[in-house]
Amino acid sequence: MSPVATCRHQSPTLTSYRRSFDLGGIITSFSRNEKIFSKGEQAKYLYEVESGCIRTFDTLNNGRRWISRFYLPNDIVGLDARENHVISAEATSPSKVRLIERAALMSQAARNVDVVKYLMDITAIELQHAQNHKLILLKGAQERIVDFLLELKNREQNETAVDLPMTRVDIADYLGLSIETVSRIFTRLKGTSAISLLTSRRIDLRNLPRASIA
Amino acid sequence: MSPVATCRHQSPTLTSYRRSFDLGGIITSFSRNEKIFSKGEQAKYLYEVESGCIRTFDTLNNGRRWISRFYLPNDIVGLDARENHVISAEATSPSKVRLIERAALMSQAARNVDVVKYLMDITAIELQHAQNHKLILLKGAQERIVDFLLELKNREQNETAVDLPMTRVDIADYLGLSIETVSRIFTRLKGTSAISLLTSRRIDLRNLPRASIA
DNA sequence: CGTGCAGTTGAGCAAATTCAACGCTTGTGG
DNA sequence: CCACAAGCGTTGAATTTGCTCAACTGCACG
Repeated sequence: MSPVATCRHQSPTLTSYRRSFDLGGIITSFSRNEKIFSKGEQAKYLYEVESGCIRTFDTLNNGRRWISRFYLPNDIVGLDARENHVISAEATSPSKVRLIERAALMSQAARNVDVVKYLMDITAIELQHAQNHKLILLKGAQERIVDFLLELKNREQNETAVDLPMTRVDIADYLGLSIETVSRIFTRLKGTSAISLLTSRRIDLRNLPRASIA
Repeated sequence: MSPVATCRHQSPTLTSYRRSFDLGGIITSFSRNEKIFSKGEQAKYLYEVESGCIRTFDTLNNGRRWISRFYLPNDIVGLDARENHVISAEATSPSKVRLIERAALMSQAARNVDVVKYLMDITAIELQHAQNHKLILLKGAQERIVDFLLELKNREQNETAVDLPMTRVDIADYLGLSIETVSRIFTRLKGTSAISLLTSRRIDLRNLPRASIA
């Protein structure tokens, strides 16, 4: 296919969902790189991120790791599981996570249609996110990174800079690029003043939208 | 990242779901390339494929079309929608489709937990499919096509050949490749006897699994 | 003060794209 | 019935993109 270099960013409006009822659950802390659940395990919980960042990932037969998605505060992890997890999850940075029992959730759904609607909706959002991610993977390297940064920025609306709660390796494995390419694109964007690196983990995006259109 | 050229196929066991209750709905016929629904429209139905093949797709700002997924008999189209469709759908070949009213479905779900479970499950399967598709997009061109062919073969288990109910352009837009590359890979696979083209739309896959491991 | 991890940069290379031309099939109208 | 156009598919040559391999820097932590 064509690295869709000229394609503008499509704002996906992947809003977080505000629910009107209580799902209960207990909060647990995880340190950087700590395992939350593993592929194959029985899926007992849904996990709501309170703070920090979670990555879900799988390891390919060639040993390469592939990151399915980063989950930020208010995101729900584990919707892709039916009986068992099909993917693993770890914290990319120190994180607090609310563990919600799936069984309790299902019985609550049996009594309250709002819960059904809620579950359907957040799963549909998860699905839309996956589709958006597929779309990103069709683009060229620079656009992947721009889209990624803008997606992060969407989460912290009124900030002009974003924190990257993950390493370059994580970003590479999420975007399907080599770390070298990720690094080079950052440098290139810096060169065109599209971004500026306050630190290697905090990036000012003031001029990025303009650059992404050019 | 690396086109994961050495990576073996991961059998995804994306089984179709057998439900034990009746969702009703009426069957409608669509001819090749006929529109089923468009992005932005209100999502009134879920669509169950009875025969033929449906593609869901979106058009990028650069005009290029991008196919999200092909739906074959027993697949359900439209699970990614909440209020409105976020994607368009067309028949890639003459198809029969069962239209299931979403509103009726929700009220049925309110009375029957099995329906809730069913909806959650088919949506989770849809999500797993999307993740599998993402994974395919990380691989090299030949592996994408091999995976695609094997995925089709999964649907017609006891056949040694599969029909392609879509054009090369469709395949290219689904796999994120150019049509030329798709064509070349077919030729290459033919050259190594991994496949043989009975017609350009019907392919014998007898030797493909072996080839995909090599 | 070394060791390891994260990140950056450079040179050569492999893969897939683009541009372009051409063959085959199918359907349509004279 | 034939001729021609249109769509689908294939093939070739040049180019671009991003990967691999490799070296090197800065930083944090023991």
